[in-house]
Formats: sequence, structure tokens, C-alpha cells
Amino acid sequence: MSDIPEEYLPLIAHVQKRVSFSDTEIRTFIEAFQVKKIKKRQFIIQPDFVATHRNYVVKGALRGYTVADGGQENTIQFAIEDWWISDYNSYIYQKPATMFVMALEDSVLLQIDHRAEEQLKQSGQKFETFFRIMGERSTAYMQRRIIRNLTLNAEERYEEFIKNYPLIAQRVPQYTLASYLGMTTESLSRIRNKRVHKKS
Amino acid sequence: MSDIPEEYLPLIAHVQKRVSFSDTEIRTFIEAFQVKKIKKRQFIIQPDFVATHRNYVVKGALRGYTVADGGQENTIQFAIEDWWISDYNSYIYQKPATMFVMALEDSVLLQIDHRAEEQLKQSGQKFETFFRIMGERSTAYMQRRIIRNLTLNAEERYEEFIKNYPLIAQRVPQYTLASYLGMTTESLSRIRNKRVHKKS
DNA sequence: AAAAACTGTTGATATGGGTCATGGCAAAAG
DNA sequence: CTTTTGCCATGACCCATATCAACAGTTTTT
Repeated sequence: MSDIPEEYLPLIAHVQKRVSFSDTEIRTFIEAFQVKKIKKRQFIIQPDFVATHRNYVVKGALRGYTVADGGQENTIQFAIEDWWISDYNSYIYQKPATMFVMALEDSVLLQIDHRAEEQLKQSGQKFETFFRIMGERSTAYMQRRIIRNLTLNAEERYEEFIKNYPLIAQRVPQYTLASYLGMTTESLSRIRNKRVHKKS
Repeated sequence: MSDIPEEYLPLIAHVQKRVSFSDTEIRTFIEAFQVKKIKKRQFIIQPDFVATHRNYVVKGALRGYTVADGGQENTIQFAIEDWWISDYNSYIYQKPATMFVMALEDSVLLQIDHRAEEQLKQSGQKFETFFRIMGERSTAYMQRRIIRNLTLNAEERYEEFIKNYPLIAQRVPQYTLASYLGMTTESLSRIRNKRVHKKS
């Protein structure tokens, strides 16, 4: 296992935390992925094109968002190290995307394309299991987000976010976070300002 | 296959639409499920108890919701015939639920418990595949909902809902739909009223 | 069959967060 | 080093939706 490029090591650790693969399986698994380096502001997914890949973040930060008719941007997902990102409605059904996915920083990704993923899953039950677990957990994750969005007001949503994802909050531009939380930049700015004064 | 109780037939059709199972596999699959009949207003999941089952609706209608501190109810999910429902954060991780799941009508369910589901998935790749597809699709479904909730205003959210799920809209109490759409009963009532007058 | 509880409607009023406008600062571009 | 651009802050004002209240029809309970 010593000849594996270092970009793959985080993904191997990620996988081993969720399923137990033999060395051969690990090798087969990571061979389905290619290293992709992208620059800040580069897009890996755009509306009307099919999302060809599922992306694992080795290094960097990305943002998935939609743009409404009026031009308003809404952040659907962030991804930093050890997260996955894609437009799942596009990737899973292999139909045109509705989201942009853009790098917020220079980033290093591991990409698997849809075809390779299908082959991998068919080639062994454990691979299938891994992707099943991914699906389950992202369903649970999304359900939590839906609950928070319905239940909490703007300030509480922000509080929850920095409690749960402090690393992301520090790293992404505030307007992207605002649109993830379903509020305007101005509102988020005021909320943050209020907190600063309260704490003193 | 003729000795299978009729409650199972919709589930068999449901499964065959997503994966192709042999007769033996179908039999193994449905044997993991029990028929459960519940009365209107009966709960199948409650906060602080672990959600033991994943539930397929053969007949009837159910509603998953949370109750906030102030007593405000928020509908997370509806399920009618041919839908699945559970508190996935509870079921998948086998930890205490935060949701109620209650029958809106007398209903017939097919339930699989967590233990049986795990066994089933380990007993054959195709079963794993089925649950993997479920997970993928519900992730995609939830992502669509998140996008709509961030993007649309109250009236548009309602329009989208009746366009996508007309059968559910007809069948559930309006205050449950309002809380699903993230608005008050009063607002939904006004939106509906406005539509009626516009149409004429 | 009367009472109670539940559900939906409508009106009056309030407010959280949006919109618009301006300015400042830091980083990138030239 | 200067200019431009991107990001954030702040103030004034506004609007979509919430809140509160009263009522009516319907369903459930007794």
C-alpha cells in the first residue's frame, strides 16, 4: 500500500471509518477516483450540464448554489476537507444540473464518474454497502437541515451553524453563508454584530 | 408466489420498479416485513424513543413532525400509499427520535425493523442495492426540498406543492400542510382564497 | 342530541427580516 | 502605487408573513 499517492490517503481513512475494506478492495476503490486540482472560482458543475462526477474534497473549499431568476444566489451545500459534493439530482439521475459548484479556494478533489461508480458498486457488495451508507447518512443530514430551517429563526440558524460547523463558518465568505442559512448578507451582518456586543 | 398476502403486493411492485429480484429474493425480502394496522391519531414514532422501524405505506396517510418548545408543530414529512416514512436520524443511527410520526387516517403499513434490515442487506448484494437506491433518491428528494424552501416565497411553495403532490394536498389537514411549507395556517388559508378568486 | 374539540376563515395589527442606498476597507489587478 | 473589485457594515424604510382575536362549520365525545 506504500505506492499510493498521498492525495488518496484522506479518502482511504474516510472509507475505513465507515466500512472495512481489504487492501485489495481499497486499491480497487481508489483506482476508480482521479485527482483533480482546481483553482479558486473555477466551476466543476454548471446548470444544464450533467454532473458527471461525485467529488471528495482532499484540500480546499467548495460551494454548491442555485441562481434564481432575479439573480439571487442560494447556497445549497458547502464542502471542505473530507466532505463530498455534487448536484445529486443531476448525478444520481444523470440529467442536467440546476446547481453551480464552484471552488472557493484552490482545491484538490478526488473524482469518481457515474459510470465508474456503477461498475464499482456492481463489482462487489462492500462497495455497494459503502455508497448505501453515504446515501443513508446524507438523507439523515438533509432531514436535520430541513428541520432546522423550519424550526429556527435567522439568529438561531446562525447559532446552530457555528456550533455545528465552526470550521466552515470561519472559512467561507459571509454572503455565501447567509444564503445557505436563508437570509440576506445584511441580516447576517447585523446578527453577528449583535453577538459581538452581547458577549462583552 | 400466489400465497403472498395481498398487503405485500404494492411493496413487491414498488421494489420491482427499482431493482430486479428473483422470486426467491422477493420472498426473502417481504418476509422481513410485518403488516401493521394502525388507527387514526395513533403514533408509530415518538421523541425520546428509538425509531425501531422503517415503514412502507400500503394504505392510509401519515405525518412526521416535530414540536418546538413553544408548542409549534412543524411537519417534516407526509406519507401516503407507496411512500416510506420514519425518523431517519433515529432509525439509521438507532438513537432517540426527535419526531412524532402519527397516522392521519386508519392505515396499513409494512414494517421492517432495523435488525432485520441489517441482516437482509448482509444476506445479498441486491438487497443492499435496493436500500442504496432508496438512500440516493431520498437524498436527491430532500435536496430538492431544501432548494425550494430557500428559493421560493410562501405562495410559490404552495403552488409547487400542489403541482408535485396533488394527492397529498387534497388529503391532509391544511394546518399540517402549512407547517410542512413553513407558514402559518392563516397564511395558507389566504393564499388558497386568493387562488380561488383569481381562477374565476 | 348536546357539548366539546378540532379545523379553517377572515380581519386588524405587528414585526422579523428584506430592500435600497451609502461607505469603508482589503485584496486583486493593472 | 493606484485603481478596481469583492466583501462586509450600517442606516432608513418597507413588506411578506406572523400574531392575535373572533367566528363558523364539522367532527368527535359523552
